[in-house]
Amino acid sequence: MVIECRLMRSPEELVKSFRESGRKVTPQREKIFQILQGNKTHPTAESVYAELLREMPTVSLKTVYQTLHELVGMGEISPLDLGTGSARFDPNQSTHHHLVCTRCHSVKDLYLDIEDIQIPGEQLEGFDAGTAEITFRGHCSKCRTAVSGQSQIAVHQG
Amino acid sequence: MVIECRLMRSPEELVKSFRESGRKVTPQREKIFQILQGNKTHPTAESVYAELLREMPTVSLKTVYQTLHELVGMGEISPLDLGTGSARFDPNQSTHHHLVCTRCHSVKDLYLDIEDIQIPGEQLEGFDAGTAEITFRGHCSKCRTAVSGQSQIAVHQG
DNA sequence: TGGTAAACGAAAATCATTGTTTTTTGGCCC
DNA sequence: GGGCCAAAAAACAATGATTTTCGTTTACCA
Ligand SMILES: [Mn+2]
Ligand SMILES: [Mn+2]
Ligand SMILES: [Zn+2]
Ligand SMILES: [Zn+2]
Repeated sequence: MVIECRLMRSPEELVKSFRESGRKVTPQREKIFQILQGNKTHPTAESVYAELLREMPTVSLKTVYQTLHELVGMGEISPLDLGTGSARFDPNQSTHHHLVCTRCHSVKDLYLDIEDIQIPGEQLEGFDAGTAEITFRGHCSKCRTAVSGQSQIAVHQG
Repeated sequence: MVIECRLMRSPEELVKSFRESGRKVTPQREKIFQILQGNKTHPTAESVYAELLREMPTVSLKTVYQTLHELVGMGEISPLDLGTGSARFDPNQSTHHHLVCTRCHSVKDLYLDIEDIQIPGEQLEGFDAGTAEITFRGHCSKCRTAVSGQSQIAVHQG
Protein backbone atom coordinates (compact mmCIF):
# COMPACT_ATOMS: atom_id res chain seq x y z
CA MET A 1 0.00 0.00 0.00
CA VAL A 2 1.40 3.36 -1.01
CA ILE A 3 0.44 6.28 1.19
CA GLU A 4 1.04 9.73 -0.12
CA CYS A 5 1.88 11.98 2.78
CA ARG A 6 0.49 15.49 2.58
CA LEU A 7 0.84 17.67 5.64
CA MET A 8 0.17 21.29 6.41
CA ARG A 9 3.14 23.38 5.34
CA SER A 10 5.67 24.66 7.85
CA PRO A 11 5.08 27.90 9.76
CA GLU A 12 7.76 29.59 7.62
CA GLU A 13 6.10 28.53 4.40
CA LEU A 14 2.70 29.58 5.70
CA VAL A 15 4.05 33.03 6.56
CA LYS A 16 5.27 33.35 3.00
CA SER A 17 2.03 32.01 1.58
CA PHE A 18 -0.09 34.34 3.71
CA ARG A 19 1.91 37.38 2.58
CA GLU A 20 1.79 36.28 -1.05
CA SER A 21 -1.96 35.96 -0.94
CA GLY A 22 -2.34 39.44 0.56
CA ARG A 23 -3.08 38.16 4.06
CA LYS A 24 -1.23 39.70 6.96
CA VAL A 25 1.01 37.81 9.29
CA THR A 26 0.53 38.55 12.96
CA PRO A 27 2.20 37.07 16.04
CA GLN A 28 -1.11 35.39 16.87
CA ARG A 29 -1.21 33.71 13.49
CA GLU A 30 2.41 32.62 13.62
CA LYS A 31 1.87 31.03 16.99
CA ILE A 32 -1.23 29.21 15.70
CA PHE A 33 0.84 27.86 12.80
CA GLN A 34 3.33 26.50 15.32
CA ILE A 35 0.64 24.92 17.48
CA LEU A 36 -0.80 23.14 14.44
CA GLN A 37 2.47 21.99 12.93
CA GLY A 38 2.77 18.24 13.27
CA ASN A 39 -0.18 18.25 15.66
CA LYS A 40 -1.79 14.80 15.63
CA THR A 41 -4.37 15.49 18.35
CA HIS A 42 -7.09 16.74 15.99
CA PRO A 43 -7.48 19.87 18.14
CA THR A 44 -10.65 21.89 18.50
CA ALA A 45 -10.68 25.67 18.17
CA GLU A 46 -11.00 25.74 21.94
CA SER A 47 -7.91 23.59 22.52
CA VAL A 48 -5.81 25.68 20.14
CA TYR A 49 -7.08 28.73 21.99
CA ALA A 50 -6.14 27.24 25.37
CA GLU A 51 -2.60 26.63 24.22
CA LEU A 52 -2.36 30.06 22.64
CA LEU A 53 -3.60 31.76 25.80
CA ARG A 54 -0.57 30.52 27.70
CA GLU A 55 1.62 32.86 25.67
CA MET A 56 -0.87 35.51 24.63
CA PRO A 57 -3.25 36.18 27.47
CA THR A 58 -5.35 38.72 25.59
CA VAL A 59 -5.94 36.77 22.39
CA SER A 60 -9.56 36.18 21.49
CA LEU A 61 -11.22 32.93 20.49
CA LYS A 62 -12.59 34.69 17.43
CA THR A 63 -9.05 35.20 16.18
CA VAL A 64 -8.42 31.47 16.47
CA TYR A 65 -11.55 30.61 14.52
CA GLN A 66 -10.67 33.18 11.89
CA THR A 67 -7.16 31.82 11.36
CA LEU A 68 -8.36 28.22 11.32
CA HIS A 69 -10.93 29.14 8.69
CA GLU A 70 -8.25 30.86 6.60
CA LEU A 71 -6.14 27.71 6.74
CA VAL A 72 -9.12 25.55 5.79
CA GLY A 73 -9.80 27.88 2.86
CA MET A 74 -6.19 27.57 1.74
CA GLY A 75 -6.35 23.80 1.93
CA GLU A 76 -3.74 23.59 4.69
CA ILE A 77 -5.95 21.89 7.27
CA SER A 78 -9.26 20.02 7.18
CA PRO A 79 -12.27 20.56 9.39
CA LEU A 80 -13.58 17.35 10.91
CA ASP A 81 -16.95 16.69 12.45
CA LEU A 82 -16.60 13.46 14.36
CA GLY A 83 -19.65 13.90 16.53
CA THR A 84 -17.60 14.81 19.58
CA GLY A 85 -19.35 18.10 20.21
CA SER A 86 -17.08 20.64 18.57
CA ALA A 87 -15.38 20.75 15.22
CA ARG A 88 -11.84 19.48 15.04
CA PHE A 89 -9.06 20.55 12.71
CA ASP A 90 -6.57 18.23 11.08
CA PRO A 91 -3.24 19.40 9.64
CA ASN A 92 -2.81 15.93 8.17
CA GLN A 93 -4.05 16.34 4.60
CA SER A 94 -3.25 12.79 3.53
CA THR A 95 -6.20 10.60 2.62
CA HIS A 96 -6.97 8.84 5.85
CA HIS A 97 -9.68 7.80 8.27
CA HIS A 98 -10.23 7.92 12.02
CA LEU A 99 -10.55 5.86 15.14
CA VAL A 100 -12.64 7.77 17.69
CA CYS A 101 -12.76 6.75 21.34
CA THR A 102 -16.33 7.08 22.53
CA ARG A 103 -15.13 7.46 26.09
CA CYS A 104 -12.27 9.98 26.12
CA HIS A 105 -12.93 11.39 22.61
CA SER A 106 -9.35 10.91 21.49
CA VAL A 107 -8.89 10.55 17.74
CA LYS A 108 -6.27 8.48 15.97
CA ASP A 109 -5.37 8.48 12.30
CA LEU A 110 -5.91 5.36 10.31
CA TYR A 111 -4.56 4.62 6.86
CA LEU A 112 -6.68 2.19 4.92
CA ASP A 113 -6.22 0.91 1.43
CA ILE A 114 -9.77 0.99 0.18
CA GLU A 115 -10.20 2.58 -3.17
CA ASP A 116 -12.36 -0.48 -3.61
CA ILE A 117 -15.51 0.36 -1.66
CA GLN A 118 -18.03 -0.14 -4.39
CA ILE A 119 -21.46 1.37 -4.05
CA PRO A 120 -24.02 -0.91 -5.69
CA GLY A 121 -25.23 1.18 -8.59
CA GLU A 122 -28.92 0.57 -7.96
CA GLN A 123 -28.61 2.26 -4.57
CA LEU A 124 -26.91 5.37 -5.92
CA GLU A 125 -29.94 6.76 -7.72
CA GLY A 126 -27.96 9.49 -9.37
CA PHE A 127 -25.98 10.40 -6.28
CA ASP A 128 -22.50 11.62 -7.10
CA ALA A 129 -20.37 10.32 -4.25
CA GLY A 130 -17.29 12.47 -3.98
CA THR A 131 -15.60 11.39 -0.79
CA ALA A 132 -15.93 8.52 1.65
CA GLU A 133 -15.03 8.98 5.29
CA ILE A 134 -14.82 5.99 7.55
CA THR A 135 -15.12 6.55 11.26
CA PHE A 136 -14.47 3.67 13.62
CA ARG A 137 -15.88 4.12 17.08
CA GLY A 138 -14.78 2.13 20.07
CA HIS A 139 -12.42 2.36 23.00
CA CYS A 140 -8.78 3.32 22.94
CA SER A 141 -6.30 1.18 24.83
CA LYS A 142 -6.35 3.50 27.85
CA CYS A 143 -10.12 3.47 28.07
CA ARG A 144 -10.36 -0.22 27.44
CA THR A 145 -8.29 -0.78 30.54
CA ALA A 146 -10.36 1.70 32.48
CA VAL A 147 -13.70 0.25 31.38
CA SER A 148 -12.85 -3.40 31.98
CA GLY A 149 -11.45 -2.63 35.42
CA GLN A 150 -13.89 0.05 36.51
CA SER A 151 -13.95 -0.94 40.16
CA GLN A 152 -10.19 -0.97 40.36
CA ILE A 153 -7.96 2.05 40.54
CA ALA A 154 -7.50 3.09 36.93
CA VAL A 155 -3.89 2.78 35.82
CA HIS A 156 -3.30 4.44 32.50
CA GLN A 157 -0.21 3.61 30.54
CA GLY A 158 1.31 6.93 29.45
CA MET B 1 -25.52 -10.17 0.42
CA VAL B 2 -27.92 -10.75 3.31
CA ILE B 3 -29.26 -7.67 5.05
CA GLU B 4 -30.91 -8.12 8.37
CA CYS B 5 -33.67 -5.56 8.71
CA ARG B 6 -34.06 -4.06 12.15
CA LEU B 7 -36.43 -1.15 12.51
CA MET B 8 -37.81 0.79 15.43
CA ARG B 9 -40.77 -1.06 16.91
CA SER B 10 -44.32 0.00 16.18
CA PRO B 11 -46.04 2.74 18.21
CA GLU B 12 -48.17 0.06 19.91
CA GLU B 13 -45.14 -1.96 20.93
CA LEU B 14 -43.36 1.15 22.14
CA VAL B 15 -46.32 2.09 24.33
CA LYS B 16 -46.12 -1.36 25.91
CA SER B 17 -42.36 -1.16 26.28
CA PHE B 18 -42.51 2.31 27.85
CA ARG B 19 -45.06 1.15 30.42
CA GLU B 20 -43.09 -2.01 31.17
CA SER B 21 -39.93 -0.03 31.82
CA GLY B 22 -41.75 2.34 34.19
CA ARG B 23 -41.89 5.20 31.68
CA LYS B 24 -45.17 6.97 31.24
CA VAL B 25 -47.05 7.17 27.98
CA THR B 26 -48.40 10.56 27.01
CA PRO B 27 -50.23 11.72 23.89
CA GLN B 28 -47.12 13.70 22.96
CA ARG B 29 -45.00 10.60 23.11
CA GLU B 30 -47.46 8.49 21.15
CA LYS B 31 -47.55 11.08 18.39
CA ILE B 32 -43.74 11.17 18.29
CA PHE B 33 -43.70 7.39 17.92
CA GLN B 34 -46.00 7.74 14.93
CA ILE B 35 -43.90 10.46 13.34
CA LEU B 36 -40.81 8.30 13.60
CA GLN B 37 -42.36 5.06 12.42
CA GLY B 38 -40.97 4.19 9.01
CA ASN B 39 -39.46 7.65 8.73
CA LYS B 40 -36.55 7.54 6.29
CA THR B 41 -35.76 11.26 6.32
CA HIS B 42 -33.29 11.12 9.22
CA PRO B 43 -35.23 13.88 10.97
CA THR B 44 -33.76 16.38 13.39
CA ALA B 45 -35.39 17.14 16.74
CA GLU B 46 -36.54 20.37 15.18
CA SER B 47 -38.22 18.66 12.23
CA VAL B 48 -40.02 16.20 14.50
CA TYR B 49 -41.10 19.18 16.57
CA ALA B 50 -42.40 21.02 13.50
CA GLU B 51 -44.56 18.06 12.53
CA LEU B 52 -45.77 17.57 16.09
CA LEU B 53 -46.72 21.24 16.40
CA ARG B 54 -49.28 20.85 13.63
CA GLU B 55 -51.39 18.66 15.92
CA MET B 56 -50.25 19.84 19.34
CA PRO B 57 -49.70 23.57 19.21
CA THR B 58 -48.52 23.84 22.81
CA VAL B 59 -45.98 21.03 22.84
CA SER B 60 -42.47 22.04 23.75
CA LEU B 61 -39.24 21.23 22.01
CA LYS B 62 -37.98 19.91 25.32
CA THR B 63 -40.54 17.16 25.20
CA VAL B 64 -39.32 16.14 21.77
CA TYR B 65 -35.68 15.99 22.87
CA GLN B 66 -36.63 14.06 25.99
CA THR B 67 -38.58 11.44 24.08
CA LEU B 68 -35.92 11.08 21.40
CA HIS B 69 -33.31 10.54 24.11
CA GLU B 70 -35.49 7.92 25.77
CA LEU B 71 -35.79 6.08 22.47
CA VAL B 72 -32.05 6.28 21.90
CA GLY B 73 -31.47 4.90 25.39
CA MET B 74 -33.82 2.03 24.67
CA GLY B 75 -32.04 1.24 21.41
CA GLU B 76 -35.08 2.05 19.27
CA ILE B 77 -33.47 4.84 17.25
CA SER B 78 -29.89 5.96 16.63
CA PRO B 79 -28.52 9.46 16.94
CA LEU B 80 -26.52 10.50 13.90
CA ASP B 81 -24.04 13.31 13.61
CA LEU B 82 -23.45 13.76 9.92
CA GLY B 83 -21.95 17.20 10.13
CA THR B 84 -25.11 18.85 8.88
CA GLY B 85 -25.51 21.20 11.82
CA SER B 86 -27.93 19.43 14.11
CA ALA B 87 -28.20 15.87 15.31
CA ARG B 88 -30.39 13.55 13.33
CA PHE B 89 -32.29 10.49 14.49
CA ASP B 90 -32.64 7.27 12.59
CA PRO B 91 -35.36 4.67 13.31
CA ASN B 92 -33.58 2.32 10.92
CA GLN B 93 -31.50 0.15 13.23
CA SER B 94 -30.16 -2.10 10.50
CA THR B 95 -26.43 -1.94 9.89
CA HIS B 96 -26.11 0.62 7.17
CA HIS B 97 -24.26 3.68 5.98
CA HIS B 98 -25.16 7.07 4.53
CA LEU B 99 -24.97 9.22 1.48
CA VAL B 100 -25.06 12.89 2.52
CA CYS B 101 -25.72 15.65 0.03
CA THR B 102 -23.40 18.52 0.83
CA ARG B 103 -25.76 20.94 -0.85
CA CYS B 104 -29.29 20.19 0.40
CA HIS B 105 -28.26 18.03 3.39
CA SER B 106 -30.54 15.18 2.41
CA VAL B 107 -29.46 11.78 3.72
CA LYS B 108 -29.97 8.46 2.04
CA ASP B 109 -29.45 4.99 3.46
CA LEU B 110 -26.84 2.79 1.90
CA TYR B 111 -26.42 -0.91 2.47
CA LEU B 112 -22.87 -2.10 1.95
CA ASP B 113 -21.45 -5.55 2.31
CA ILE B 114 -18.19 -4.79 4.02
CA GLU B 115 -17.49 -7.01 6.94
CA ASP B 116 -14.13 -7.07 5.21
CA ILE B 117 -12.73 -3.68 6.13
CA GLN B 118 -9.62 -4.88 7.85
CA ILE B 119 -7.74 -2.54 10.08
CA PRO B 120 -4.04 -3.31 9.83
CA GLY B 121 -3.21 -4.61 13.30
CA GLU B 122 -0.12 -2.48 13.73
CA GLN B 123 -2.24 0.67 13.46
CA LEU B 124 -4.78 -0.45 16.08
CA GLU B 125 -2.48 -0.11 19.08
CA GLY B 126 -4.94 -1.69 21.42
CA PHE B 127 -7.95 0.19 20.06
CA ASP B 128 -11.13 -1.83 20.25
CA ALA B 129 -13.07 -0.81 17.16
CA GLY B 130 -16.72 -1.51 17.78
CA THR B 131 -18.48 0.05 14.84
CA ALA B 132 -17.51 1.45 11.48
CA GLU B 133 -19.58 4.18 9.90
CA ILE B 134 -19.03 5.17 6.34
CA THR B 135 -20.28 8.53 5.20
CA PHE B 136 -20.19 9.36 1.54
CA ARG B 137 -20.45 13.04 0.74
CA GLY B 138 -21.42 14.38 -2.63
CA HIS B 139 -24.43 15.66 -4.47
CA CYS B 140 -27.81 14.02 -4.72
CA SER B 141 -29.43 13.71 -8.13
CA LYS B 142 -31.53 16.84 -7.59
CA CYS B 143 -28.58 18.95 -6.58
CA ARG B 144 -26.38 17.54 -9.30
CA THR B 145 -28.85 18.85 -11.82
CA ALA B 146 -29.06 22.17 -10.05
CA VAL B 147 -25.29 22.57 -9.75
CA SER B 148 -24.41 21.63 -13.31
CA GLY B 149 -27.14 23.80 -14.73
CA GLN B 150 -26.97 26.72 -12.34
CA SER B 151 -27.74 29.39 -14.90
CA GLN B 152 -30.73 27.48 -16.18
CA ILE B 153 -34.09 27.18 -14.56
CA ALA B 154 -33.65 24.30 -12.13
CA VAL B 155 -35.85 21.36 -13.00
CA HIS B 156 -35.99 18.84 -10.18
CA GLN B 157 -37.20 15.37 -10.85
CA GLY B 158 -39.68 14.51 -8.11
C1' DT C 1 -60.37 8.06 43.52
C1' DG C 2 -56.20 9.84 45.39
C1' DG C 3 -51.02 10.15 45.89
C1' DT C 4 -46.87 10.46 43.75
C1' DA C 5 -43.32 10.19 40.59
C1' DA C 6 -42.92 11.32 35.90
C1' DA C 7 -43.67 14.33 32.26
C1' DC C 8 -44.99 18.80 30.61
C1' DG C 9 -44.42 23.84 29.18
C1' DA C 10 -42.17 28.11 29.63
C1' DA C 11 -38.27 30.40 30.03
C1' DA C 12 -33.53 30.88 31.14
C1' DA C 13 -28.95 28.85 30.68
C1' DT C 14 -25.22 26.68 28.16
C1' DC C 15 -22.08 25.51 24.45
C1' DA C 16 -19.96 26.14 20.02
C1' DT C 17 -19.73 29.40 16.70
C1' DT C 18 -20.50 33.76 14.20
C1' DG C 19 -21.43 38.93 13.71
C1' DT C 20 -20.62 43.67 14.87
C1' DT C 21 -18.07 47.50 16.38
C1' DT C 22 -14.04 49.75 17.73
C1' DT C 23 -9.14 49.79 18.22
C1' DT C 24 -4.68 48.26 16.83
C1' DT C 25 -1.17 46.91 13.64
C1' DG C 26 1.38 44.84 9.54
C1' DG C 27 3.05 45.92 5.12
C1' DC C 28 4.10 49.46 2.11
C1' DC C 29 5.45 54.15 0.42
C1' DC C 30 8.17 57.93 1.25
C1' DG D 1 11.95 56.14 11.03
C1' DG D 2 7.06 58.28 10.16
C1' DG D 3 2.60 58.05 8.02
C1' DC D 4 -1.06 55.71 5.71
C1' DC D 5 -4.78 52.34 5.33
C1' DA D 6 -6.86 48.03 4.83
C1' DA D 7 -6.71 43.88 7.41
C1' DA D 8 -6.72 41.82 11.70
C1' DA D 9 -7.43 41.83 16.68
C1' DA D 10 -10.20 42.60 20.70
C1' DA D 11 -14.31 43.14 23.08
C1' DC D 12 -18.63 41.70 23.35
C1' DA D 13 -23.35 40.86 21.49
C1' DA D 14 -25.92 37.46 19.04
C1' DT D 15 -27.08 32.98 17.03
C1' DG D 16 -28.70 28.11 16.75
C1' DA D 17 -28.85 23.72 18.93
C1' DT D 18 -29.46 21.63 23.07
C1' DT D 19 -29.94 21.31 28.15
C1' DT D 20 -31.38 22.92 32.67
C1' DT D 21 -34.49 24.74 35.91
C1' DC D 22 -38.76 25.05 37.97
C1' DG D 23 -43.53 25.36 38.89
C1' DT D 24 -47.69 22.86 37.13
C1' DT D 25 -50.09 19.03 35.27
C1' DT D 26 -50.88 14.23 34.41
C1' DA D 27 -50.43 9.03 34.01
C1' DC D 28 -51.02 5.21 36.43
C1' DC D 29 -50.95 2.10 40.42
C1' DA D 30 -53.00 1.26 44.81
MN1 LIG E 1 -6.56 12.75 11.07
MN1 LIG F 1 -30.10 5.75 7.97
ZN1 LIG G 1 -10.26 6.65 25.25
ZN1 LIG H 1 -29.02 17.55 -2.58
